[in-house]
Amino acid sequence: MPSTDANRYHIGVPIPAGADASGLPLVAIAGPTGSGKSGLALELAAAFDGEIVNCDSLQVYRYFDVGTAKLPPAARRGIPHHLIDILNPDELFTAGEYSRMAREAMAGIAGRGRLPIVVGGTGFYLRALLDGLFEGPTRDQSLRDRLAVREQRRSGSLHRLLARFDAEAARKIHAHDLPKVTRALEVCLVMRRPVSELFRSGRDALEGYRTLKIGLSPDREALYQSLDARCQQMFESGLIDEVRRILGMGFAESAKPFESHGYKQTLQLLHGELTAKEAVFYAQRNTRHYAKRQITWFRRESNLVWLKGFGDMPEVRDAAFELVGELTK
RNA sequence: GGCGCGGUAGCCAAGUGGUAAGGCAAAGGUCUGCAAAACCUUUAUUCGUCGGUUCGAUCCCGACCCGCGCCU
Repeated sequence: MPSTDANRYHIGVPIPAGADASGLPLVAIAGPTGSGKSGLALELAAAFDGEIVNCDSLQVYRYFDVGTAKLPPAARRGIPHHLIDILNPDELFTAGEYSRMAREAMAGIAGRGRLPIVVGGTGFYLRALLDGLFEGPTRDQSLRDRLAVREQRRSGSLHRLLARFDAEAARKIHAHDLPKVTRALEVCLVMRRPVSELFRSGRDALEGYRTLKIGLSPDREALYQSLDARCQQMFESGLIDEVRRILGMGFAESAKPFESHGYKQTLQLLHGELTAKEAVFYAQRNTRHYAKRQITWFRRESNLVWLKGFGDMPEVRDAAFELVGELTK
């Protein structure tokens, strides 16, 4: 990487040196929900001949539109959006599958000589895509079912079991964090080797691209206020009807996307477990919690250029254009 | 005016003559195949105010202030 790049500053942040100067340009836009990622991505795509690859774990689902703040097709300005509406609500999806599909989509875009722009708030998916995952087994539902029964009989037994197979993993994963304990155990059992050992053999990182990672960082107070307003707006303009419609299509309330903020509360509202006011209140609160967790996640993201403000602010837009301009020149 | 009840963190709230549970919110953090998930950490030198009793009071006593209710 030319050393000159490392010395340029944008809103006080140095441009990170890319990993592969000879690779194809790739842009990733991260940031908390409601920070203006989609809008900025659209502008960048329009200006730099790009196509968008969704990196949001819920926008992959069909019919979940208003509650996921999905950009309506009419607003996409003819720019191709990939990995949106690719699953039915009752289908399971994982970071591994996301990574494979996103890489495929990006290869297609680059093959057309266009710029792939990955956009979304699911940090785990972004990491799986860019840094890769370890070479582990996929989900084994029947094994997981058996483990769940065991845990139910004796609370804490899974973590103790993990300690026997992989003391290091057991130390790192809190005993109460059942999903992670389960996965670690699943890996140990299926591979007959400790997860920690498998982790050490590395991840299948993305290659062949020089990646520019942009993170949007609006003022916290302003973000929370705008999220509260957006959430309220969702309830007033179609969220409830959307949920009724999805249910009417025959999808069960146990479908994964119904667990997410907004949808969960709408279901409770429909059941009379919450008043309209409470539903909005809890949806807003969970959305704020989510935004906070996203901020925590992306703070750790390596080589990410933070732009202070919302994606629709002129300064942010200009800075992003300059960064992408340099990347693609 | 009298009587009763109550005043504990941003909010809800437990509590005991021996040095302030818990929940929510907030902040910080973790994350290698369900991640809008799951999980972890931190947060009252202080209990309306002022006195008194006591080795020691948030807890007992008195006065006052505030809120609610009832009575006149």
